[in-house]
Amino acid sequence: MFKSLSKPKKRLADQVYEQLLDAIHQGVILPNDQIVQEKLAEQFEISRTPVREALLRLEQEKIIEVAKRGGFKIRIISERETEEIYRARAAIECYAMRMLAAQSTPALLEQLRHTIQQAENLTEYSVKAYFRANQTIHRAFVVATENRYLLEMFDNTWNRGTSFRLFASIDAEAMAQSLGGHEALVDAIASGQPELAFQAMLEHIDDGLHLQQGEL
Amino acid sequence: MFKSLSKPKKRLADQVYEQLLDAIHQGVILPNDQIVQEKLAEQFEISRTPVREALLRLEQEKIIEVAKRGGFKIRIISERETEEIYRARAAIECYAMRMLAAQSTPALLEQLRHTIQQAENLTEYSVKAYFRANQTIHRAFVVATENRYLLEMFDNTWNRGTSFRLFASIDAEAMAQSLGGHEALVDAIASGQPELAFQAMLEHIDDGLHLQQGEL
DNA sequence: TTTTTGTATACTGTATACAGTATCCGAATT
DNA sequence: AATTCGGATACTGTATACAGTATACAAAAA
Repeated sequence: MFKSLSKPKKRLADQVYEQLLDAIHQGVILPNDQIVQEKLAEQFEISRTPVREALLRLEQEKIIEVAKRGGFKIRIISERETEEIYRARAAIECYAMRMLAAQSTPALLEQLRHTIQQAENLTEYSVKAYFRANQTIHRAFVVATENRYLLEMFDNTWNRGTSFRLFASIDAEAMAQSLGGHEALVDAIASGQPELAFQAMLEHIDDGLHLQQGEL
Repeated sequence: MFKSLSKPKKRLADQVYEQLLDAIHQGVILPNDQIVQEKLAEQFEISRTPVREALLRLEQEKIIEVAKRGGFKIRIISERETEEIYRARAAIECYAMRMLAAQSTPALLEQLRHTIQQAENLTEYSVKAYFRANQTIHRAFVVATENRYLLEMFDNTWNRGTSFRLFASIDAEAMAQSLGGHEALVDAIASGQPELAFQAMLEHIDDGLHLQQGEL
């Protein structure tokens, strides 16, 4: 009869967290920008407390770090670290592939193919758009395992590699080619052979790393 | 000449976090216990703010959750979830095994064997002691990869589901036997065959799951 | 010029205050 | 006896206040 009046009951801190993460991903906040609690609080028109809680979380996730004058700034990821991230990704995503190959069903394959086609249909040709599509597709594999821990690790890992997604100057053609390689992953799952599926994803991820490192 | 006076510069929130996590692992705080900010603040003899920050982090890590009267309580993990945790562990630790097998050196093997022997040499024969030894050993494999992201995922995963409480009902003999199986993992690494190392760890972890589920 | 030193400034971290909301409980009602 | 209802209670979430510390900068000393 009546509309529910109960609020989504979301903490301000969580909303701030999401907005800040987005701002970092979108390049609204840049490395070397000084991130200050009071400044943000003013912009959000709230007190410092929830802002602080959001920043604390971002710091804990190693996305930002304490800066010179006390404030925070975006943490820059070294090349060495980027490689570590890619290995972590491999651990998660390749294992997911194994799981999927071991319990492959036509419905699963269909769904994955659908997601891929949907995501590959870019409306805009930018590095940003490429990353978004790529992430959507890769995430779909992990989602399909129905394992919330794997998914959480996936999200955490992907949220971190932020700096490079903005500055990477990837050749458009190479980008499109890499994006097109995802169907083959589904084929690997369809084979029903875990080790084959594993290897397919491993090579795909390594390709991505090389792509980013400009070692075409 | 003089002793440094600079404090370890640790936030109270972090110290509270550590102590609470420990209390949960040790069974000092039990499920259904009501966890209240003000109560804790009083016990720690600090204000509510840092306590709140620590609780927020524990909640974010899904270790605690909001309880009835507003406070928090330990989150209980379903059997389904336990399995998911074990799959997540497998993803991390089995991949680590692969990496180690691919770059195995005598020094590495030596170090792992040393850690294992050290840890197996229990000073106390309790479930808690077995649990700790087991964790130390498994962690050593991940540490050896020198990948901080893998290690972080390992720690997060273990902090959550693998509270010793879950092992409370496990037969001591079975546990001792499981503890002895770790040398074989090093042998698998020594073989230099990634897939073999992978499989060895996978089976070992699955054994652990069955042990915990009482399906001996 | 370079180095030292004092002081202002920009921040954080912690404490405290306050308002709001879900739960509980006991008395009133059926 | 079961249900409803009002108020007390137990908490949280957010705002504010305050003290402390690292940096920056300008003036003094070398």
